[in-house]
Amino acid sequence: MVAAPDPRQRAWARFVTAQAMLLEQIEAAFAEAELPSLAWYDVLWILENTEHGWLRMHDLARKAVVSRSNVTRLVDRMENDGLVERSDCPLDGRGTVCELTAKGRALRAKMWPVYKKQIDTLFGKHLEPREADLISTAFERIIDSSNQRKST
Amino acid sequence: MVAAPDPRQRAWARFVTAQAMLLEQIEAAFAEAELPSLAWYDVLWILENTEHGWLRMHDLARKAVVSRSNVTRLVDRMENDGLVERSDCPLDGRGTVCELTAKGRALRAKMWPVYKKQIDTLFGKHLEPREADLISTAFERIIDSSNQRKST
DNA sequence: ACTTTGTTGTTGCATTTGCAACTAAAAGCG
DNA sequence: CGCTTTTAGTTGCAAATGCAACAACAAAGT
Repeated sequence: MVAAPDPRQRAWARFVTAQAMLLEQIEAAFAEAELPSLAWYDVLWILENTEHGWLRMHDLARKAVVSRSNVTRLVDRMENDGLVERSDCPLDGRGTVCELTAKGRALRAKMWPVYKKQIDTLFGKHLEPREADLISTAFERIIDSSNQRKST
Repeated sequence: MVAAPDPRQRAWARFVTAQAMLLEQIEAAFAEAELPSLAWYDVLWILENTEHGWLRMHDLARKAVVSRSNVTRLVDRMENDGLVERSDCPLDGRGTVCELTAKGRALRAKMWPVYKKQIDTLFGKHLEPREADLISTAFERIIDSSNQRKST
């Protein structure tokens, strides 16, 4: 990698590279522990942190930042494993709601220590709390702006 | 998204979400301009910023942070489009070197303004130079540590 | 009411991607 | 030298992913 002249472009380049490298290692750690992929974890975590414990497919797709078709197959596989359950949305005849099962909850709890260990050693370890806060707020601005772009 | 208690874990969560959202929009911008994907850009950029203008497949894979098999097919497709050229490595009978062609160089130049515009509006715009520098150095530490892990 | 427009979720299809197995060649070692 | 082990690149196969098209329903406009 050659250093880009502009500090923001350099930050971008490292942002992308770092994430690719870390995700690779995190996936490897999950596989090593014979656990599902990060995509599954994300879905489980999103559902668990939802007010009513369920979410419509479309909202799940947006929160997980994947395409609708992808979330359909993702939920297909997870439902097949008994981690989530689909049911018709009572308020909207088109809708389908996806709900976490006890088994799904248990799997997420089992995956978290593995995930946490990777986050800590690969990422958190190299950041002062002050830096972590700065990164948090900066990326929050970026995410918010991106979300606004969508509603436009 | 629920705010994680630990600042580093929150930073991680936003790091992942932000990148997924931005990559999605960048890919959309390339597609809109009828240009290849970011993966191709990365390969072109890496080759262009190499001392001799070429790289061995294995090193290309490491720099682009993709699997060896993936880089094989990636280069297959790009070679098919005349953007790169393969040749045997003179120093190592197993090796293959991948070299950028003039056409590949031209394509990268054509893709850059599209990419730059997205980086600026989606990412750089929301960062002070000071913050960009902090992110650069922080992620550099993370990348270096990850690379060391590999050589161990 | 009814026609038009938009939204939701799923599917067919093509593309991308990784893992494991393989071949060929280098490197290490007695 | 021979023999084993490691490394480089490719391939078969399976899994994941996105786009475009579709059906079902909702919402909006007249």
